[in-house]
This record gives sequence, structure tokens and C-alpha cells, in this order.
Amino acid sequence: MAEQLSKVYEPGATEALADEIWNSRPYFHPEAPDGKKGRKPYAIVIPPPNVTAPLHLGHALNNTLQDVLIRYRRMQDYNTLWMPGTDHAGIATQMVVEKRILSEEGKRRTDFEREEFVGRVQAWKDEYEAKIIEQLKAMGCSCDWERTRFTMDQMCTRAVRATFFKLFKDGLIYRGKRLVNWDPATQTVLADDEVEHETVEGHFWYLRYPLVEAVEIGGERVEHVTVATTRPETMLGDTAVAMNPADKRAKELLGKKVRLPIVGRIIPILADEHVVLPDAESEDEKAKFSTGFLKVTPAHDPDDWKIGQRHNLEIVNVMGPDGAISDKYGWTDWEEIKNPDVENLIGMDRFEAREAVVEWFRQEKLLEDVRPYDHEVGHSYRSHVPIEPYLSDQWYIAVKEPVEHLAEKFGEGLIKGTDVPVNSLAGLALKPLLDGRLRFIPERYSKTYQSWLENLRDWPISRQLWWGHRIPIWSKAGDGSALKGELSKLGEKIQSVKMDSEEGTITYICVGPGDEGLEKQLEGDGWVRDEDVLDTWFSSALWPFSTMGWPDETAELKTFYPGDVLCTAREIITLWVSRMVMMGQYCAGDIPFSDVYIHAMIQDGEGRKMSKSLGNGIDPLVAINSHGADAMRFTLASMTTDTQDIRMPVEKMKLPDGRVENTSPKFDIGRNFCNKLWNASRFALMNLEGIEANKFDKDKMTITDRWILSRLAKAIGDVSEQLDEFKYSEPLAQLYKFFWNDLCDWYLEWVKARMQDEEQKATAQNVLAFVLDQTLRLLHPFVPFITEGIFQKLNEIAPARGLGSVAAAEEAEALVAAKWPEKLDLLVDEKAEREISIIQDAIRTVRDIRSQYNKAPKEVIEASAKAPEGTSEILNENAELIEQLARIKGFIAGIAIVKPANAAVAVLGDATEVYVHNMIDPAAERKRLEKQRQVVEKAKKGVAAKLENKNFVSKAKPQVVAQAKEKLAQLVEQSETIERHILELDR
RNA sequence: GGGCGAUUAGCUCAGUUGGCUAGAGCGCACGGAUCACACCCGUGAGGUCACAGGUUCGAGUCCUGUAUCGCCCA
Repeated sequence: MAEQLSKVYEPGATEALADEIWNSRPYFHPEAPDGKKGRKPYAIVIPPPNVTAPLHLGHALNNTLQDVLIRYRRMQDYNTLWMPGTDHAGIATQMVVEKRILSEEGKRRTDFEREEFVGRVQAWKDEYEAKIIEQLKAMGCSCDWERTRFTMDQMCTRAVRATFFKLFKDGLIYRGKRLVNWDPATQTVLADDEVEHETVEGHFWYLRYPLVEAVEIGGERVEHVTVATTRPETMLGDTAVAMNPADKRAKELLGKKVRLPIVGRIIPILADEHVVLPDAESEDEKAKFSTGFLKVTPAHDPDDWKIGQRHNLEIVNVMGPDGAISDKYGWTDWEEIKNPDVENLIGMDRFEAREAVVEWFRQEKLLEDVRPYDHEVGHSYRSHVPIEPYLSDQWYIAVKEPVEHLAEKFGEGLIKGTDVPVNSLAGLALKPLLDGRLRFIPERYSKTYQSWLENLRDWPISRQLWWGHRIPIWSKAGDGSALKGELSKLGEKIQSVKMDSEEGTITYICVGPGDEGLEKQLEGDGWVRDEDVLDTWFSSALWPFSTMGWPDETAELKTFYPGDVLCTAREIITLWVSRMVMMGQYCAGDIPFSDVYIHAMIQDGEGRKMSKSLGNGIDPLVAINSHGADAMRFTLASMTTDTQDIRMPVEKMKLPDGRVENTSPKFDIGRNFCNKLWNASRFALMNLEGIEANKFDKDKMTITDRWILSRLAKAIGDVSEQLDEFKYSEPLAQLYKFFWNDLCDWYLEWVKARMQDEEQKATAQNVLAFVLDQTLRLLHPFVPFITEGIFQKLNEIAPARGLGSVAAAEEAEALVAAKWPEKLDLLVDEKAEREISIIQDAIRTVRDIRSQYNKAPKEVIEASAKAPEGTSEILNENAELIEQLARIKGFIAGIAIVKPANAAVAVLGDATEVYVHNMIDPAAERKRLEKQRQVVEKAKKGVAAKLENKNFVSKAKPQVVAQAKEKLAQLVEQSETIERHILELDR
């Protein structure tokens, strides 16, 4: 006798056992090229988690969904690759390491040499990468661990270098002095989408700027103009005052000059359409608060920058990279204007300076007004401090620039209705969506993607950080002519470009990958490498092919690129998805995936984002500890519909090891399911002892066998279809119902008796083994550990599990590599389902009455039924099934059965009357019947009203009308029968 | 400011192309240590489908508007 399953389901033990099996062979490691012929590839690249921190529940969801897809396709015999790895997450990781070093050692980044500091970040990365991989494994992710990548490993670095070089050669990378989103806390530039907009309670300060010469307007002497600003400290960099040419006062004021307070700079009043005319009554906030005069600070405001460009204004930068007032960063007229009032402000933080400037105006009676004003202010998504528009030199990627050699493959010209050329980077990403080659699920998210690409601006890619891919550009003062000889020797390995700057002409050289010797040589010759690193998204964008060895034409690339689906959250659509598509097209010549599946964001029970600061996050390892990995996966998948948020109530719970941590009672759903699965399997396996496949006899199959096989066949068909459509909750709900409400509640209960009967046992055993086998296969993608554990036991006890000519189950050494169930549509048996449904109704009716009359469940009672001929036949044929589960004896049904005295009665839909004998409580009986009558009457009225409506009868589909008529007849009969029994009680 | 989504039982959510008496899990009530499972079994109670209009023979489902909440983008 084989050893049976343990009495209690222990997730930990089962998980360890399954892990051992999965690690015993390269199940997760597909060959490239595929060793077997004719198989289709199926590939997913993981959205690489940041090495900043361990994974949270959102990752658990994300990776569960990917694993479901991968396991499903693997079982369907695709050559399946799930590429794992992590992202270096430049600014985020550098910041957490800086924070840790500061708190533990009191040192700052600048106290280290660059290499030394990068080493420290590397150590952090190693630690968290290991943690993340451990978490993924604990969740059951069937990634190809042998191909684990990291965005800064050698392979990915090569791709970064190759891409950069290619872009540079195509002239798509350029250096520009622009206003950027500057984070003064982390002191780096941020891309537009790294800026979070928040409403802030601020003020409009009304500042008076004295005119150099007073003017007369409408007979009144005017000595100053008033500007309104939310950032008074920037006035130090004002180089003009602008007004709308349509302003009535323009004639007198245009061309005049004002003396900038504090600074003393003389600046012009000029005309620009951008200025909003004042209108106190206006709905438009800007007009309401406007004075008609706009201070123009080209170095500190994007709109002012544009005005400055239009009017050729001077650019005066009055701030340092730390956001403090400084004369060192482009305060071009400092020597002329410096005075004690200004010198006072030097070194003040921007907010300190704001107060000081306002105070100065107040003192000088130049502060006209202060009005409260709520406005949107950009904040750093990392440090959360307000963004400062800041003038700086950065490298950019031109995203809307057409590239000639791309036209051949992708075409040229603008994409209809946009200003995006087909053969520009933005075009490469947008076109596949419009062509229907790239699909979002749910579909609505394609809008986000489309509008982002249509409104894309050039992408600043340099970051003033130490952690990341260092920009592969070397520069040297002087123009090409002096260096011509030097450069020509380098030939194809480099690409150079010269640019003019304040310091004269500078030549920039970009070096392709794999030329460390050349780089050393250049540096020996006085070339200086750019200090900055690339934006993290640069390497993330390459992830779908850099991980496969691009730019080499590797077997992986040939086999698995393009991949199939990217599975991620909606906040990533613009950050990653768009750039992956863009670079996939540009570098690898094709879109990296055809489907983008966007899943929900997990919130806590109150609908708030889970976050460290709120302390409402859940660590997947804790959930695994408290409920089991399968339970967590089950719950997460079962909550995945196409809504955009999932609420997950968070509760503190004591773990088996004594720790008290956040987890969620929601995981009970999964845990209960796993426990039920374990125990039902345990029961099945106990009854499968001694099973012999060749003793299966098709002719000895009962109605319950045909019924459960029919239910199974439907589940197989539906679940496969739903998974093909990226549905998770639906197939899981169906499997739950099939397993729990059909298999456990009914089939297993009925099969118990047959297992005691030598005549029936063999066939029952074989059906049971087959159904269990198929159920495990269907559930495996969702709950891999427990199903693998049970499957192993099933292999031991019942190695062969076919149903002869009826159905086959291909053997497998492990469930992870077993075949997905074949469709069994021929086993769908509507007749058996109908009949079982009648039998179940009869059983439920008896149970209901038993419960209403407080009859003990184990007490065997008597019952009979009066029913139409057909129904009677079914009931009589299956009397045993009814007696067994209703705990009754001597059941008989017939058209002429008479209700015994003292019997309780229930009336079913088709006017079948079920009598439960010897229940004597007229009052209770009346109450029950009255209640049922009410329900039936209500339904009857509803249907009758419909049928009385001429329009319904004439306009509705005939089928619907016929259904209604039939329904009404049935309800009328049911109602009359109930009525009759109520009258009988009166006698 | 532009866009997207949500609002269905006490809670968390399903509800296909409009069509049977609107479902599930948890929770609740009652009964149950029966030899797979008390993380269980049986039975039951619980909903004017946010609100107001409209289309339709018929609306939880489609359209318009309102309210509340959330997210994305600028």
C-alpha cells in the first residue's frame, strides 16, 4: 500500500517538494534553437523589477499572471521562455544607498571616489537582486533562471553601447542647453514623466517694478508696472517684462524700461501674445489673477524661455544646482549689478530666498498684494521636492526626427492626423498600434499609449548620477580640422560631431561597443569622458532584445524575438512599453511583443496605494508564510478582472514563526481552496489503491460519471478559451465551481458508495483518477506547487489514467511538463446534466425541509414525489442517488403518488411535488408555503405583464416570447399547486 | 484643463452580443464532530444595481447629464 497524503495540507513542505522536482531537470530552460521540431516558441520578458527594494504585492500579482501564461503555454507544448532579471533603477537605487550610507556612516556620496561609491551601490544591487530572485522563486515563477539578466550586466551593457552608437550615427542624439526638470534634492535632470503634478496651496505675489521714466496713461501718471508671480525669488533673473500687444496700455508702455528692484537691472517692456489679458470676472484663473504684465525669466521658466527665444533676451541664471541663489552659474551681469541687497540673498535656499524677496518688497512698499492661489506644481517622483526649471546642458534623443534609412523598411511621411513621421522613433512605436499589430488588453489603454506618442517631446537622456550606464562620449576642445588626422585613423569605430559653445568649439566623439583599448588611448590623448550616465529607461527600452544578446544574431534572438506579451501595470505604459516598442523596432527591426496586458494596481482596503510611508504594504514572502504561495497566487488571480484597481484589505497577523506582519484575510480564499483540493485529492487517492486501468468498463459508467465528465469537458473548453484571452478571474471561478461544487459536493459524495461495491469499483476508480488528473492539469498554472505535489502522488498510486476509448491522459513524470488537457467536447452530455440537475433539486428540497423542521441531518427519513411521467422516471431510476445524499429511504416517485398525511411538501418548477413524510407542524408548513407562493407569484406577475404587452409579443424575438409563455405556464401550475397545499392545511 | 475608470448584498467583487425569479466568496443566522476536509458539511436571511432623464416591447447592461471616489496625462 502506497503512503498516502498527509492529513493536513502543509504549503511549506509541498512547495519544497515541487521545487526539488522542478530543479531536477531544465524544465524552465528552453533550448535555442528548439531541440524538437515544429514547436512554436512562446516568450515573455519580465518587466525587470528595480533592485531598489524587495518585491511588493504588486509584483506578486504581476509575476503570478505571467507565470500563469507561461505554464499554460508550456503545457500546450510551446517552446517556452520566461526571461527573468532586474533593473538597476539609476536614481532610485543611488538615493537609497546614499541614504543608508548617510544614516549608518554619516558619509555623503561626495566623500567617496566615484568607483568606490559605485562599488557600494553594486553591493546593494547584489543583495537585493538575490532577495528578488528568491521572492520570485518562492512565488513559483517558472523563469529561465540560467538566463537571469541585469540591465547593467555585460550583455545588456553591450546593447546599450551599440544602441547609443547607432542613434549617434543617425544623428538622433544631440547636446542641447535647455530648461530641464531639475530635482535640486538629488541634483539631476528628470524626464517629463518622472515629474508628478500635485496641487499646492500657494500665493500670487504682486510686485511693483518701477518705470525708469514715468508715463501718463489716460491722464494718470504711472510710475510702475505690477507683475504677478508665484515664485518671487526668480525675479532676480528677470530680463524683461512682457505685455499683450492688445493691451490698452501697450501704446504708452511698450519700449519703455523698468528698473528691476533689488537687482537694479534695467530691462525692457516688450510685447508678446503669450501674456494673458487681465479680467477679474473671468472663469479663466490666469486672466483672473493677471495684471497684464508678465515678468520674463528665461532661465527659470519654460514659458519665459520661449519668450526669451522669440525676443532674443538675455538669459540670467541665478540659481545653483542645489536650488540656492548663486552668482556662479550664469549670472552674466553679476559684476555690474552686485549690491548689498543682492549679495544678502546669495546662498539662500530658493524658499528662503522667496520669503526674503517678498519681505524686501514689503519693506520698500513695492508689494502691492498677496492672493492665495492653488496651483499645480511638478514634484520629483523620487525626492518629492518641487521641480525647478533649470538651465543645463543635456544629451537628448530626437524622437520625431525622420531617419532616412528607416524609410525603406517602415515608409516615410507623417502618420495621418499627427506631426509624427513614420520613420521617426515616435513613429516606429505609434504605427504598429494603428496598424493593429500591437494590441493592448484591456483595449482602452491603447489611448494612453497613442496620445503619449503623439505629443512626445525630445527625450533628455543624461542624468547627473554615478550609478548607471556612463555616456560613451568623449570630448576635446577644438574643431575637427585640428583633429582631422587623429580622427580619420579611428575610422568606423567612432562617430564624431563638433559643437559650438561658450568655451569655443568642442568635438564630441562617440565610441562604439567593445573598444576599451581605444577608449584608454583617447583618454591618454586628453579626451575627457562625459561624467553623466544614461537615463534608466534607456536600458529598460532595450530589455526585450538586449537580454537575448542583441546586437549579435544569437540563437535566442532568432528563436524568441519578437516575444509574445508584455505584462505590466498602467503606469508603465509610457515609461517602458512605448520605449520598448520604439527601440525594438529601431534596433531589432520588429515590435518586441504583440500583446500588452495591463493589470490592475493593488490598493489597500481603503483604496489607497500601498506604500512604505503608509505602512500598508504586504510583502509577498509574508503572504507565502501566512497562507502559502499557491493561496496567494490563487487569490491574486481570482481578483484579476479588467478593472483598474484591486482592493486588498490589510491586516496584521501572527505568522507561524511568531513575527507579526501585514497580510490580508483575502488570502483565506486561496488557502481554503488549497486545503479543499488537498483533502479531496487525499480522499480520491485513498480510494484509488489497487486501481487497474484495464478494468475500466465504459458500459459500467453511471450517470454520475457521464455527468462529471461532461462538466469537465466544458471546463476544459472554457478555461482554455479564457486563458487565450488573458482572463484570469473567469477561468479560476469556473474551475472553483467545477472542483468544489460539482466534483466535491456531488460526485465524490456519490462515488463513496460505489467504492464499496466490487462490481462498480474499478470503473469508478478510473473515472475518478482521470477527472483528478485533468483537474490538476487545469489548475496547475494557477496553483503550481500543490498540484505538482498531488500529481506526484497520483503518479505513484495510479500511474496509468486513461478511459480506454473514451478519453486519454498522456503520462508525464511531472505536472510542470504534462500536456494541457485535450478538448473533450464529445463527452459533453446535456441529457445527463439535465437529469442530474433534477436529482440535485430533489435532494436540496428534502434537505431544505429537513432543515426547516430541525430534523437531525443523520436521521434517516422517508420521502416520495408526485411528478410528471418523465421526471418520475428519472427520479425512480436514480432513487439511490437521492436516498444517499438526502439521507432518506424508500423513495418513490410517480404521477399518481398521493401526499401522505403529516407530510411536508415543496413544489419544484415543473410542478413536481416532493413529500417529506412525518413532518407535523401545520403552522411552520403554512409559513413555508406562503413564502414560496409569494416568490412564485411575483415572478408570475412579471412574466404575465410582459406577455400582456402587445409590443413584446410582436416585437421581441419569437424564441424569447416562447420562453416567456412556457415560463408562465410553469409558474401558473406551480402557483396553483402551492395554493392547493395551503388549502389542504386549512382542512 | 484633457483623458480613463469605479459606484450591484454588511465587506470584496462577478454579471458575455440588452431577454428566465441579478450571482460568488467572506461575514451573518440556524443545524451538524458522518470514517477526505471545521481552512469543513447542510440550510437560510440579505440587493429600490449611486442619482436623474432618454432609447427600447424590454436596461444592472446602451445613450445623455449629475454626484462621489480613484488613477493617468499636461
